[in-house]
Amino acid sequence: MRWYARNRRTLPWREDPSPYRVWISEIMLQQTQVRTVLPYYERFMRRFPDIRSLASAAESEVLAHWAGLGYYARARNIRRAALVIEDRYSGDLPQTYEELVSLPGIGAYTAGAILSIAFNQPFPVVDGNVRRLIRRLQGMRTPPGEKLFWEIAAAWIPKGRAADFNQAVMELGALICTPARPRCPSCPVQAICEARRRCWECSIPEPRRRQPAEGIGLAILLLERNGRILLSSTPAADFIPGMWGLPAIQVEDQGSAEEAAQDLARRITGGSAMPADPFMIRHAITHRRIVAAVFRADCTEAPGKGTTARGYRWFERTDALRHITSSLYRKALRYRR
DNA sequence: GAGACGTGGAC
DNA sequence: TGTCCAAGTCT
Repeated sequence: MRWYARNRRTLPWREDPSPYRVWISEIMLQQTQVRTVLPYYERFMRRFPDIRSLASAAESEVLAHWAGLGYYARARNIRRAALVIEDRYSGDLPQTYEELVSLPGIGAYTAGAILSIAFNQPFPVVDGNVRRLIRRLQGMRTPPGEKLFWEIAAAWIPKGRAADFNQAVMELGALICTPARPRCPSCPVQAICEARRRCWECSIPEPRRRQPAEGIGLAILLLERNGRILLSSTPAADFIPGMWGLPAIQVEDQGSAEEAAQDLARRITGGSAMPADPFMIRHAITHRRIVAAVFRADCTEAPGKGTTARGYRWFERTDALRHITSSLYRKALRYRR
């Protein structure tokens, strides 16, 4: 709570936490980051400053003020809820859990948020931040059932401090106990954090295990003629970006890079250059480890007229560098000579 | 408890 | 560049 008092962000719904303003902010904040919500919230509040203005507005106009925020059922629901509030609760947000969750768009989280933040009632909130914080503080490597989260969050609430406490926990999750690279050295509760103690802060939640990379063999040609470099516009594989690249071909699993390179060179130049003596480079492109053999050859005697195959062009080195967008080929060029 | 629902930011 | 994730709810 002391940390929160010093580090809380100044937010419009915090400066004036009326039930209506808290309600709208909580709906907008569902699965949406604070920074994204801010401009929408200000604009929405200017147009719909209270429940009555919202209830009497056309759905299309409410949606227009939501355009770009996503999850548009939220906008339709708050308007429907406003209508219910107008004729069932005489225009005031109800103050019991049962009544709140019965309103469209309000679930367990939002009901708890309204009751605690706007009315300071001791109801827990469990969002992504709270789940992460509970799991880390308690050292839970495997996620517990949803029920346990709610029980712990409820047990944590200090008497009479629900409003600030719930926001403090979420603020801590948003600013310090972040999903990736938590800022443990700045954390006010690091001393009582089980994950911190056991160095599990990076394994809770379980790091995304990436699918094993596929190994790929490539033969690349580095053909030069009078200081120019031969580039190809036919990609060697669909995962290599860019329009232009070095001439290259994929080497089959048991195939020989040497043969592949010479086949390719024959097709391009009609046999005037025989590349040999490759050097190897390694490169990674999403889920693929590429091992490439780069074959050099000088085409000092110009290949016969028209023998350079279609889709290939000679470029000055600086032009070539400008046209090549894949760092795989840039890597190959760096080792020239 | 899955799966749909949107969009933008971070890595 | 591909994924994950964000102050969740509803079916």
